[in-house]
Amino acid sequence: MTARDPQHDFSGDPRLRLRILFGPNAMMGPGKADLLEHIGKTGSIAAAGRAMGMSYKRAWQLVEVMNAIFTHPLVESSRGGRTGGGAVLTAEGTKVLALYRALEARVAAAGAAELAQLAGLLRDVSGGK
Amino acid sequence: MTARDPQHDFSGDPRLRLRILFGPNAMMGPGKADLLEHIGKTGSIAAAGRAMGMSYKRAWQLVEVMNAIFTHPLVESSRGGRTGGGAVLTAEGTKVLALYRALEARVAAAGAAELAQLAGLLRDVSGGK
DNA sequence: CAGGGTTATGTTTGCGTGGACATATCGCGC
DNA sequence: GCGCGATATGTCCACGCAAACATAACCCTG
Repeated sequence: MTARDPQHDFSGDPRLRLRILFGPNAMMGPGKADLLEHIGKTGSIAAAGRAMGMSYKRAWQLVEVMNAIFTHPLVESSRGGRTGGGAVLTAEGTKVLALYRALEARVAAAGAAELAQLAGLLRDVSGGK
Repeated sequence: MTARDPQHDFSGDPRLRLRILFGPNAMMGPGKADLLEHIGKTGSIAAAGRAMGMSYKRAWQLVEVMNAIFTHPLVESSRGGRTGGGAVLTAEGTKVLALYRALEARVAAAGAAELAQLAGLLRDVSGGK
C-alpha cells in the first residue's frame, strides 16, 4: 500500500539526492523543496501535506523552519475566510524554489558521467520485481 | 569537546551534501566515502572508526553494506597476523572512492552559482557564537 | 450564531537507529 | 600456548524524532 511517491521510488537508475547545509538546524533538501512546490500548486499547507502523505503538523513545521531561515518568509498564510484559509508562495519562496530546482538540474547534469560509472559497478540486485 | 570534524562543521559558506540512491537500503553518502578514505589511509577498519569518532561496529557495518552493494568488495579484511589484522581498499574500492570524490567536486563546481544566490537570501543567523 | 475548512500549537506515544557492552575468532610472535 | 590487536557478531537499552491525537483560533457563509 505504501504510496509510490517519486521521492522514495527507487525504480530506475541511481538518483542523486542533494541537501544544502546552511548551518546547524538550517538545511534544505528535496522534502522542503517539494513542499514549497505543492503549496504553490494547491494554495494550502494542509493540501500540500495531504498530497505528500505528510501530516499537517509536519508540513507546517517545515514551513516554519524555512520562513525562519531566510530573510523574508517563503510562504505566507492566512486563517479563516470563505475557504477557511490558505497559504501562498511569496516572491522569495518562488525564487528559492526555482534556485533549488536549477541547482538540482545542474548537479544532475554535471554528475551524470560519474553516476553512470558508479552504476556500472553495482551488483545487479534484480530483486526489485 | 565535540570534535570539529569537517563533516559537521558548519562554519563558513553553505555546503552541498550529496547522497547517491542506488535503491532501497542501498545508498552512499559522505559517511561511507570518508570511511573508505580513512580505511585506505590507516589500513584498518578499527583505526578508521576511531579517527571518525565512530564505533568499530558501525564502521564495520558500513563496510559490510558497501561490499554487498557492489559487484566486487570495496574493502578486503584479514584477521590475525603480527598486526592483529587489517583492512585495505581493493581496486574497486579505490575506484569508487575516486568516482565519489570526482562527483563531489563536479557537483560543487556546477552548483556554486545557485548556492551563492541562495546564500544571499539567507537570514544572517550570527547566533553561532 | 453555528458550522466548515484551514492555520497554529501542545501533549503523548511509538518505534527505529545507534551506542554501549559483551564475546568469539583469527594468526603471528614470544 | 598465551597474549596482543584486529576482525566479526550478538544483545540490550536509551534517546530522538516523528506520528498520532487533541485543541484552539480565525474568518467568512448561510
